[in-house]
Parts: sequence; C-alpha cells; structure tokens
Amino acid sequence: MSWDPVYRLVKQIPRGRVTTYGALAKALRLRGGARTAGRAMAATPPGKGIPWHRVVGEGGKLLIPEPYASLQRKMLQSEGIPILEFRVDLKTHLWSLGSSRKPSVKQKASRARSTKRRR
DNA sequence: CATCTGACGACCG
DNA sequence: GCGGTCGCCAGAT
Repeated sequence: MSWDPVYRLVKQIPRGRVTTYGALAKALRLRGGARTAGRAMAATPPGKGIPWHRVVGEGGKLLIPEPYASLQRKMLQSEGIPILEFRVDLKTHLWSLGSSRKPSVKQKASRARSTKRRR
C-alpha cells in the first residue's frame, strides 16, 4: 500500500523522540496532508515493530481515541517521555455559570461532514 | 462503481 | 480558548 514510506519513516524515529502527523505528511509530501499520515497510522498493522505511539498530534497532543491512548501514554512514558496532562474533563463537567453552554451528552459524531455531505 | 469514514490541521467567528 | 468548516484521499462496505 501507499503507506510503506510512512511506516519506513516512523520506524526510524529513535527511542525517546516523537514526531507529529503534520511533520510526517510534510516530510513525505503526502497529498492528503496530516490526515493522510493519520490514516496511515490507523492502518498500522500491529506486530510489525512500527512505533506508532511515537507519532502525536501537532503540539504534542495525543489525539487518538481509547483504547490506544492509554497504551500510547504508557509506552511513551516507559521510553522516558513524560506526559503532561492535568486538566479535568472540562468538556463534559464544566458548569458554565448562569447560562452559556449546556453539558448535554451529545456525541461529537466526529467532525460533522460538511454541509453538503450530511447523512 | 458509489458512498461513507475518518490516529489532522489550518482557519474562522 | 472553543466549536464548526474545509481540504484531502486510501480502505471498507
């Protein structure tokens, strides 16, 4: 598949270092941009020795959903990379005084498809 | 073959 | 800072 170059690069990330999807995409000139790099990781076949956990979002943010997220944190920490993460889950627990936002349980249904593409 | 789906990120209000 | 939109395109159905 066309992910080969991506995997090859990711495999070269030295222990204790990380990179971002955007950087990856840029380095490889992926036409789809960071997103394509992301898909490449999502399609990463396990057991191939590909250190997918060393690829994070721009700014060092961990974007992947569970159950990978916790695994990734664990692996990175075991490599000596501290994860700074304090902050409560404001998104779901913040009570906006008075009015403002409502904490409804609405799913974020990932990024809503653009207006034309609704289902 | 047609559609839907996103491990993103830049931009805008 | 936060939520929504847009571009982009390889797989899965």
